[in-house]
Amino acid sequence: MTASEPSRTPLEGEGFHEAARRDKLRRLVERGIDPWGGRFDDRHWIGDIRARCGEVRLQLESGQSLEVPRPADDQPLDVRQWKSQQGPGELAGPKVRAAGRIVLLRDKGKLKFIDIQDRTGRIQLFVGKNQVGDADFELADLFDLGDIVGVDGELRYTNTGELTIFADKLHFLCKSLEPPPDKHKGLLDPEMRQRMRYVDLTYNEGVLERFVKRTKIVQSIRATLAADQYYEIEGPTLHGIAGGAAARPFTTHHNALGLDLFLRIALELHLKRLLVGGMERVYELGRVYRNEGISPRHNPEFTMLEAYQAFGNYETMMDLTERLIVNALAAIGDSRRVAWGQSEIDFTPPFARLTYDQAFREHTGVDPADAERVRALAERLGLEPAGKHPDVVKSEVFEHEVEDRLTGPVFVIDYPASICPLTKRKTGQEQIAERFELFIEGMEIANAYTELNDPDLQEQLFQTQLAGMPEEDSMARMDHDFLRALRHGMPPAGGLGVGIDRLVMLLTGSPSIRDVILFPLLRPEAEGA
RNA sequence: GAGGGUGUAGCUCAGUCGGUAGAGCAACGGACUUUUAAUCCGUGGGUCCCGGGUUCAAGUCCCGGCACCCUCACCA
Repeated sequence: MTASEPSRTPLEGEGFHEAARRDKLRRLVERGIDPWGGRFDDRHWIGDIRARCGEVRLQLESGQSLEVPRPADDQPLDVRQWKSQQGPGELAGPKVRAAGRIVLLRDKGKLKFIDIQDRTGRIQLFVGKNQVGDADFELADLFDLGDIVGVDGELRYTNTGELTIFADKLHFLCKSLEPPPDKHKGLLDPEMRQRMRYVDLTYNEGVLERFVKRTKIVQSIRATLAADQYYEIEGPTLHGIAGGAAARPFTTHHNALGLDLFLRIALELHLKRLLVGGMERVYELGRVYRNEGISPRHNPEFTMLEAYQAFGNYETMMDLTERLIVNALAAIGDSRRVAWGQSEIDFTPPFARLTYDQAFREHTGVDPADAERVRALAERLGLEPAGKHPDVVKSEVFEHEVEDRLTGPVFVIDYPASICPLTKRKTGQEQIAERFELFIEGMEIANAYTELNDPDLQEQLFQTQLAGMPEEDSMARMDHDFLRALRHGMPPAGGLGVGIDRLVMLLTGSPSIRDVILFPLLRPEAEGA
């Protein structure tokens, strides 16, 4: 808690829901119980309990079950022998210990049914006054939805066939002072789901599962790169010159050095310095910051993978891209097909490959080599091509007319060289750059080059780029140290960038980038909210 | 930045033609030892996003603002 955090006294500023919970908090303390709990060892995870009873059916909404993790302090739980001879409510089951948040509570006289939830699933507790004794039953009277409790008990089935922990002993682990959302609909307001992601994760079905998939995807990417002998590095996020991409940076300032700085917009230029330094295969998987608009596909900070491989080229990186995606998919399930809106994405490799000019012709019906007809098309689309380089006009038409229609997955390869300032030209075809972009469902997922390592050509291309830049982007400057690095000699290399958030969107069937970013940027909450 | 939509109880949502602010869940009190969105009886709970205006009267109509969602632009 920081000093700016809103503070509330128990007597004012709270609703009646919180007042009722604070009253129970007081009564817990009176009973000598710490309402904030403490260490609770040797518990079983609920999903593990269910798995060993053949009941991993809580993660059923996606048709897939999550891998059930086991705690390090796992206790053996042998249900085979027990289950074969038990009828409903008869023989005593194995002893289990579980902990979780209370998500449903049913009072029935001297009986309570309590559903608790941990990160692996939900299970019902049976709390009978005669079974747990008066003290624990009175303790259970002070339970609210949202509290976190632990239980020791016997695992058995109820008369209605529900796998249930029949409590012997209850443990209070944490009081919740805020009322939870609707117990079945959850929290639906998209704004509040983003502001209170903790509530979204706890009470909305599929949210935790989606973010767990994100961590598995990221783990898988690291594993794939490690298997290819890549080194993971951490470059600087504070840049004196925000280079490596065409985007407006955030500005900041270092007080002691009296230095204006930018948050990085790309990882590229420092990774290439490391190729010069002999690291040969390097990547960074990290956050970049772009001071641009917000949309269902854009967040001002997002996660990017950039990987560089000495002695490779863009085809090396195309193969790598395919493996990264196929392995990530395997890490979250065994299907090559993912539902996307009304349709389905088929990730079965190899992905289609199409040259830039082929894609252009196919989706516009215009010959990309016919600059006049391309310009006429741009006019019809309202793109104002007057005074622009023919390749820039072609590129704008491509973005406007072609990208949306590339459902893919499809690698678009061989771009016009003049729009690729960091890319090596094709031998003998100086107007073509060895670049590909991977498009899926109209989104650009990956962008890769055979990296330009000619320092003189690089300097010349930077200069051309800077000359064409509008005033507002004039903070972009020549990165002389990067050029000096190139002059020391960067091995020929392939380089790849992957938008991790967008990849996670596609692999999890999430239509908005805010569904796969835990805390997307929002305006501050209104005063008094 | 432009256009469209939404904003009512803790949550999910109704609210007619401008005429006393509603429901379900949650909360509070009570009954119930195998419930499953438990059920039953009872009670409390509102800055109708904010600020103006019109009107005898505004959740409702008008103007301005704020936040979020969607589309577009910048961008990946």
